[in-house]
Amino acid sequence: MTARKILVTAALPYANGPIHIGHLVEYIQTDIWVRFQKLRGHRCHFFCADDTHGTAIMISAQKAGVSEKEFIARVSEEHQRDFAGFDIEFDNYGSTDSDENRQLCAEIWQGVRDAGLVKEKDVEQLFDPQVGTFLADRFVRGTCPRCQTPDQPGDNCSKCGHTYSPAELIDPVSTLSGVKPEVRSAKHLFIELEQLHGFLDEWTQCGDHLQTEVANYLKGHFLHEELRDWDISRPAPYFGFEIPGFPGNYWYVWFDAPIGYVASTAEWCQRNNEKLEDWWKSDDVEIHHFIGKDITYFHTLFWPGMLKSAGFSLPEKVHIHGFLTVDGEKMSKSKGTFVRGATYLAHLDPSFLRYFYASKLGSRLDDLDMNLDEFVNKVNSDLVGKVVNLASRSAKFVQEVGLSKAYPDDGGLFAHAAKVGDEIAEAYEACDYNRAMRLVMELADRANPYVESAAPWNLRKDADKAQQLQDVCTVALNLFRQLAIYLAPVLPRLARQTGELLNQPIENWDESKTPLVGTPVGKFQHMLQRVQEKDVHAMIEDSKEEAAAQAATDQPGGQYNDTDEALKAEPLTEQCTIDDFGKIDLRVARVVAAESVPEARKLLKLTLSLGGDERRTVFAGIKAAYEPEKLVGRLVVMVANLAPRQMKFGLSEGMICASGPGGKDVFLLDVDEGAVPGQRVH
RNA sequence: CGCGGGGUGGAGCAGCCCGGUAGCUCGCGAGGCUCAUAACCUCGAGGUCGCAGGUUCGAAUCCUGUCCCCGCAACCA
Repeated sequence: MTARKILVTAALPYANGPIHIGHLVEYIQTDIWVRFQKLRGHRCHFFCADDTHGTAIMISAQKAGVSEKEFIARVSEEHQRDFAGFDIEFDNYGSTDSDENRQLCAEIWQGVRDAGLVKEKDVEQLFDPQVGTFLADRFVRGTCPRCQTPDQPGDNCSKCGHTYSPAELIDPVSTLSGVKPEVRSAKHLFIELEQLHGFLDEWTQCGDHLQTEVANYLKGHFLHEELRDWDISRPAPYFGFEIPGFPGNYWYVWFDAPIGYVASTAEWCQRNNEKLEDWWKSDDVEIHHFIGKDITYFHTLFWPGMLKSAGFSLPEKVHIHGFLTVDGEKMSKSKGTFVRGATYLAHLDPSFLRYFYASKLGSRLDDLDMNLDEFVNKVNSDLVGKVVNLASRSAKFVQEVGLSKAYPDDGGLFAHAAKVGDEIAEAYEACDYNRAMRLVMELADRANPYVESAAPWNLRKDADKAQQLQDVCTVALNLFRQLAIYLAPVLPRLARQTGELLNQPIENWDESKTPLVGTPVGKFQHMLQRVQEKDVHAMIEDSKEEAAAQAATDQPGGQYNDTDEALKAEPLTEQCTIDDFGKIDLRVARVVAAESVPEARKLLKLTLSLGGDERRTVFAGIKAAYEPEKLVGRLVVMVANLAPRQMKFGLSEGMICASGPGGKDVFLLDVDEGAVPGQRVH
């Protein structure tokens, strides 16, 4: 096999917050691919960097009370620590705020200008006079100009779907300061992407550069009509690079971000005496980008356009993946499923997440669901129960004698697994990791019965069968080693431990084709600890606390941007007297039982205790918002003197207090600690 | 009619492109083993492949319609 030259990138994480398990889908996916290619003997390098520019970072730095430079330096350190913790190994990790990047931006910019793609236009944009900055779309909210729905984002209406520019919003409000932004006009620079339409048609639709669904998406969304000009300049103040020859204006963050891939490569080249042209302007290099589906547009239209115009190599393939959901839903801070990398590492082994993702990832952009029960289950039974178990049930029998001098007859197991290795390699190459993992586990499922029937634990009882015992363990350990090699891209630690156990480091994929014989065997020690369910729970709880703490520190700025939506939906009622209020007997009550009413769409049947023997049955319309089990034990506020009402499913003897429009958005009233059931609410 | 993906035994998925009476992992039940991190092995139960039509000798697989779920909708992987 001739060694390929492969350059791989993962999307640059924005230096505005910590790495979480959603990000890690991408970095783990990419790292596995890179490790696989390296193991296959190719010249493969993995480059990444922090994406450091833009308004959001300016704002965050201001909030943190430090300079942008200092802010991004801190975040970068944190990011790199997290990545290292998950065994994600970059050949270089840079920053888009580097000199290399500035130079490369200028070079590519020149290329784009020379190609005649740049033009100047006036743009009306909203400006926040209090904060002193122009506002990106997502920092503006207001009333939809078409359907009049209040509190809509700056780019399109979530109610009627109408798209507009922020300046068209009725009563716009800056989400940064809460003030009404001004409309200001400024000159912006645009890239006329339409000039590259023919090229992009060709590039996206032919040659397997993209997954088919992505190619279709681009065709249906953008390429079927004239491509819009791309606004790539931002007026000061902006944290980024000032555009040469256009003082007071900066490249939009999405112009300089992907160039960060090249800049990061440049840093590596300098350290390793390589030429940048050999990696970015050479036909014999394959460039592979791994990204999430949200940034498809930038990487499949703008980026190839920029590269093409400036004479750089085009990507061989852009691999696009879906998002992470946890237990079937979007990651949620309040549910504790928005787990930061660092929080994960405080509780769980990174190998587990790497394996779990690998076992779920395919080559398409489906979302990946992390069901927490499945996570525990799968990792324990596959990795500990099947794979590592092979070593742990055989290694100690041959600690003194090592592996046999010649590889014994194993009924074709090793040869079969060696052959399947080709299929596994194909699956890795195609990013079909779940298939690769399935194949590996099938092999493990063949190996364990072998050990079972050979019963080394019986052989060792008979001194005459010493050779047979050694042979059986030689087979078991070789089958184990094959698996460790196949899993090495996913589980580098396991590969290293296997190398140590058998005194032969794992360095190349093809080592799976030849059995290891005659080497000493080290003392076996556990390679992986099982996942405990309680650790997963602790991680989720920690995440909830972090989210709550974060929310608390976000508040003190005095920037509460509560909307008046709720108030408009349900206007204030007429005044009442204290006597009127006194008629309503609100009490603290404890939920002592809760069950779903199967025939009812919205109802939960709750049994509330007012202390002592006082019990009330209440039917509450909160089925969509609360799980009955989770309500048991908590304190709620109830209307205790409401006339009982006969309902279809039984007698309801009160009401519990909650706010919200209904459906999933129902929020029960809580009482502070110290309250006890039966107390009246005044 | 915005776009895309999906609905297959309790859970997660493969199979669908290239039609021929359904497969994997986990879970569950029974038994076995005791070397191994309550790990391992054997056997078994469990599915009208969302629904309705159509094409065909024959459809999970092709076509049409329909219901439901999820994601995305240019600066959050």
